[in-house]
Amino acid sequence: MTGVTLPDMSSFDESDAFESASLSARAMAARPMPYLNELNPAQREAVERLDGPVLMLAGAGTGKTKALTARIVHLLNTGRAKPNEILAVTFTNKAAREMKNRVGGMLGHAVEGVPWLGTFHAICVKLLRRHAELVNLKSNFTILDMDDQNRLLKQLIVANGIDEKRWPARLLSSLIDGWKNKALTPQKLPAGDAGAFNHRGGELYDQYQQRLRELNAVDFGDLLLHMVTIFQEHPDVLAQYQRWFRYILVDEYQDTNVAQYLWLRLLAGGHKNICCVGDDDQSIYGWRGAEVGNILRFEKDFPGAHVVRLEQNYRSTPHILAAASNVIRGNADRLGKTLWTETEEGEKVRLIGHWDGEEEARWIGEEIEAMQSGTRGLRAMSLNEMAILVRASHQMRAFEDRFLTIGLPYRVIGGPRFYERLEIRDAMAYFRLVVSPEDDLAFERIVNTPKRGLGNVAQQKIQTCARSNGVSLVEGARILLEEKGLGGKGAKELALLLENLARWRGNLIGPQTTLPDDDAVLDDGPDLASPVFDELGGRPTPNAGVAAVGHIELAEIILDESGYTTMWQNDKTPEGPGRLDNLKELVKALENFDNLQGFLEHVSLIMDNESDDAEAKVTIMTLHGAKGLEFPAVFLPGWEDGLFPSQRSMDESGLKGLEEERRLAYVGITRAEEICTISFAGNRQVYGQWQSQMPSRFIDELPEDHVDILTPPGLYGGGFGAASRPTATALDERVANANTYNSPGWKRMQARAGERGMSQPRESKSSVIDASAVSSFTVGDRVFHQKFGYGAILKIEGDKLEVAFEKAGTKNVVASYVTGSDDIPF
DNA sequence: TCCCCATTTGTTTTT
DNA sequence: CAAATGGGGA
Repeated sequence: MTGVTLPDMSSFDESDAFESASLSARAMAARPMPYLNELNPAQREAVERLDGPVLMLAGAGTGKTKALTARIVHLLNTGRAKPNEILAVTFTNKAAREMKNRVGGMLGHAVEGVPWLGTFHAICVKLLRRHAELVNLKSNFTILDMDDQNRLLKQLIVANGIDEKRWPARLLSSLIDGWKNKALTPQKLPAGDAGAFNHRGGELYDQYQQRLRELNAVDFGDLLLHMVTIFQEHPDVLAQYQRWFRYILVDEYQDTNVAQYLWLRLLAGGHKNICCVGDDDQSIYGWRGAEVGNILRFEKDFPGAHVVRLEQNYRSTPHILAAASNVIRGNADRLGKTLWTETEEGEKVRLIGHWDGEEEARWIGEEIEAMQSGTRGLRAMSLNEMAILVRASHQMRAFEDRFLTIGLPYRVIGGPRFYERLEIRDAMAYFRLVVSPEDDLAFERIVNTPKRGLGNVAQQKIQTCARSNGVSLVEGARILLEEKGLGGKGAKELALLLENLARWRGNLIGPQTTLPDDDAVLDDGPDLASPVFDELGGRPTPNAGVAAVGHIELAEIILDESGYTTMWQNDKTPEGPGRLDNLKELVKALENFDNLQGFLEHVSLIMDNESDDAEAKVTIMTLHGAKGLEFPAVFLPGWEDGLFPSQRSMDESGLKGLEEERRLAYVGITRAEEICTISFAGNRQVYGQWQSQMPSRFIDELPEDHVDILTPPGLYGGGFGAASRPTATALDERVANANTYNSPGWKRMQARAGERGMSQPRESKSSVIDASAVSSFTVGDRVFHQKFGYGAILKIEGDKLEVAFEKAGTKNVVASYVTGSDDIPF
């Protein structure tokens, strides 16, 4: 069925399949190794100690990526491993991409690349496709995103007669994610956990896993969970991979969760050639199940582990480094590192307070423009060299608004993602359904989009029919039509849809839902490493010539014939045109793939949207998103208690949460190379309400000697008091108490906030009548309503009024929507 | 069945 | 203040 035959895994071990690679590896052994000379002693040690367990403790900016990359190159150059015998795990796809490029660059010649370099998830997909049957899945399983996951859970909750209001699907979904992060299958779930979610958690989890199996689908957590299960229950399979992956490298080890940890430990169990790189101070994914403990106990897990510390920082100025170090020392339980640098003094960290968030955005905008033109007295910087790092994505809007009005080019990373947009998800659902007709979730999503007269009732019928026949919804719909269980417009439209789906499917190229018998889809031929396909899944399709239409045309046809494009063309909301543009972009993105299947897989895993356009732009992103990146100039706005550190984090995880927030602060500061500007605002709009804000307790932890307090005219607030600076010991004490509310800076700010009357409720349209006014209504009052006009109150029930309108008749309205007619202006 | 608008809800962070 | 949801009217 497939044209290309590649060696499968079993032949791999002993085989000649990669003879050519092996030859070139040997040939490489003789090559000079100039990259070694560019490393400092610690880095060099981490690179050259190839065998046995190695833990590289690499502080921020100490060149860990360089070391990691050099290590891969060294493994290849010394002939120690062939490219495909190296397993390298990164945290993000972006990091994987970068490392691939750097390996190529360092080798100085074209290589086929390191095929097993990717995120845990990407690698697990490849593995799981091979062994899907061991966990009762088919190799062409679909990967659900969170939206699908939630909808599925919602269905289950409702089916179990649980009130979805009180027990929302989102909660269950996060519980299940948590369990999966800990590698807990429903069977292994401790009784305490199973009792969560109104005593039904374990049960629902079990049902959910079962349902996923029926749908031949997995969610994100399953990718790892299933592989761990497979490794645990099939020693032969595990042994095969232990032999295959002779060297293992792991980046961002501090962010691995239990499942990932188990996965690694199993794989490295044989040879123990594992090198983990991480920085406990940069562990910021605890909320996602990451266990800092993994890095802390590495030496116990791998006795005789060699620990290398990278402490020379090449990124930031001493001031920036000092600020970061002083903040992070407030955390207990650190492995402890002493970062040092030889770079020049540079600017102190700058701290500034503002009246409100708007002013903060305005000031930063001006500052960016000044820095861009060099009027700051510093070198002129490109916008590409500047970034604004926020705690939560909703903070981005203020900057977008401001930059839009002043025409400052910016790029948002990690905002609302392309593939999460409604129209893209709809389009993708069509594609999914064409690729796998059994994808019930996709079917549900698009049966009635665009409107086909198939509402709740009709859909219910399809569901019932499918269920009673034990088939997919598409098939169920077909049977339903056959049995004439549906009439009218809906029936006709449904028939047309099914017909279309079948026809589109006929035009599909590439491997379809039938299983590839020789694993050609999964294996890694050289092309997997080509730039176009470097993520995964986008493998050139064998026998591509068979089909009449290319997949790009097919996609266009699908969107066209389904009426989906038309639907948006007829849409009169302002978003319409933008949505059509997005659809065009989606089709364009297909160009990088050879078939729809590959594309769908890509999308399900690659959630970072790269937009590397030529124009220089300021980057706006979250602190989490900034990990691993660096910028000459960094702005850190919103350092206010409750926002950063986030109230929720502290409420939910207490001191642990606060410490994670502090690490986030550390990550933020250490992103800066030359200039780091921290700011806070005294007032901020939260949920549309004005709230007065306290400066972040982290501000009190900044070392005064390394901080410049900027005081532009009209500035409100201003950080710590100059005279009453806490000494280092006082600081230690405060930190130990984990309570900075007593610091001088704190009190000072509080006093200022009060005296300036910082919280000033603002009038808003919807509060023309507030709660007190509501009670002032009396039956018989004449009132005015925006839509219905004038009327008289017939009845009052709490805040609900029954009003007889003169033109619109009698309506029930909420009191806040009407005005007493006396209050009406003009 | 669909559309509109009133009402509720939510904001960390993401592979 | 949004976006998402849900109820009522056409």
